[in-house]
Order: sequence, then structure tokens, then C-alpha cells
Amino acid sequence: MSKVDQRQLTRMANLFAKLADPARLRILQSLRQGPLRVGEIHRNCRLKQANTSKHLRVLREAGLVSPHREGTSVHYAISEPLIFSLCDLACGTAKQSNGKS
Amino acid sequence: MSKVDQRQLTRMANLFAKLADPARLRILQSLRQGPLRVGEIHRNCRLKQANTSKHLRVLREAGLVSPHREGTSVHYAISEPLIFSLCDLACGTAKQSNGKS
DNA sequence: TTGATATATTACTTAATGGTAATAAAGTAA
DNA sequence: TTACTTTATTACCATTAAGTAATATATCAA
Repeated sequence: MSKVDQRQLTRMANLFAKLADPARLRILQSLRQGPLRVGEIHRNCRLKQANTSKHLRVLREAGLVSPHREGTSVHYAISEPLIFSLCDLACGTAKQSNGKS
Repeated sequence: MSKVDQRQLTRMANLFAKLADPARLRILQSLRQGPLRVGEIHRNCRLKQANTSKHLRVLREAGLVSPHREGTSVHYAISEPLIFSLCDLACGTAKQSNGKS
């Protein structure tokens, strides 16, 4: 990454923004072991149904998860496994830093 | 990262939030080769002086950069080099994903 | 002290985002 | 069709954050 142009920086910033929410990180973690239905996710993560749906939309439009209809329910699966490398790295990095903000 | 609790997820989300801004990513990239004075950063990154100072405050309070006074000017240096691993990973991941947001 | 330079902070506006309740839409069964 | 279940969307409120201009602070020189 010697020269990074503005567009690429914006893309990176957008990706980080998708991960900058505890609820979405939780959803991603819950999908780590395999696909889940929306209802399972929202109960699992203790999020309201509408809220879960909105977060899933954000993750879907970012290309991080992908939906698959099965009858009346929709299964979501991780479509970009590299995000877990990002999460693991951030997990280690965030352990000592005290984000005051 | 088998079990991540809510506090850790929040810390991770906070870290991602600091990186979720093109201007701050640019500042970090400009510091990659070594410390710079605030004035150099703001001219280098084409940011207003006040804006640069605010972003540096965010990065400083997150423990990602650290200041060092030298006479009338202040030098900033990367204090958490691991963020470049995060940036490089995100750079690769963000290449194909079209964050519509 | 005054003046000059470098950095930080404040006040303000604007834009984006998360959570929620209510409603809509999609699918299935009877 | 109606009824039921699951998921998505809409409208709204509250909060947060970025950018900017003006001002304040700090350091040094004369």
C-alpha cells in the first residue's frame, strides 16, 4: 500500500464504518459458525426485529453478508470472510486502547 | 476470539469508528514514513488547520498517535503500528466491495 | 513587554445514523 | 380468498460527527 488514492481511502473508510457498530459486530460474530435466519439473529443478539433488519441491510449492501430465501424465512451468511481477520486484529488492538470518544 | 463480550465489541466498534474517516486515514498514511509537524500534515493532506487539529485529537485520544512538542511546533507519530495491518487488510477487502451506504 | 508563528479550542451549521413503533410485503397453509 | 408467520420498510426522534470561521493558547524572538 505505497500510494493510496482518495477513492480507495473513502472505500476503506466506508468499510470501517460498517464495522463501527457493536450491534453489527455482534451479528457478524453470530454468523461466524454458519448461516442463521433473521429471527434467530434478532433473538440471539437481543435486537429488535426492525433494527436487525436494518443492520442486515447495511451489511448486505456492503457485501459482507448475503441473504438466501428459504420458504418464509431468510438465511443470512457471511460473504466476505476476511472481515473476521479485521475483527480479530481489531480485537487485539482494542484491548489496551481506551477509546475515550 | 471464541467468546467476545459486549464491552469488547464496543471497544472494537470504537476503534473502527476512528478509522471510518477518509481524512483520518489520510493523516495516518502520511505518518507512515515517520513523524510530521501539524502544519506539514495539514498541508500534506489538504485539510484546514482546525480540522486537522480536531482529527489529530481523535486519533490521539484513541491512542493511535502521540504528540511531541518541539519548540513552537508539535510532532505527531504513530503510536500503534498495528493499525497499518488493519488498513492494509481493509484496503484489500475494500477493493471489490461497493459500499453503497 | 510586543509581535510573530504554530497549534488547539469553541461555537455553529449541516448531514448522517441508530433505535423504535407501525405498517407493508412476501411466503405458506387452509 | 383469509389467516398466519417472517422479514422489510417507513416515519419519526435523538444523538453524533465533520467542516468551518473565529478565537484562544503556547512558544519563541526582539
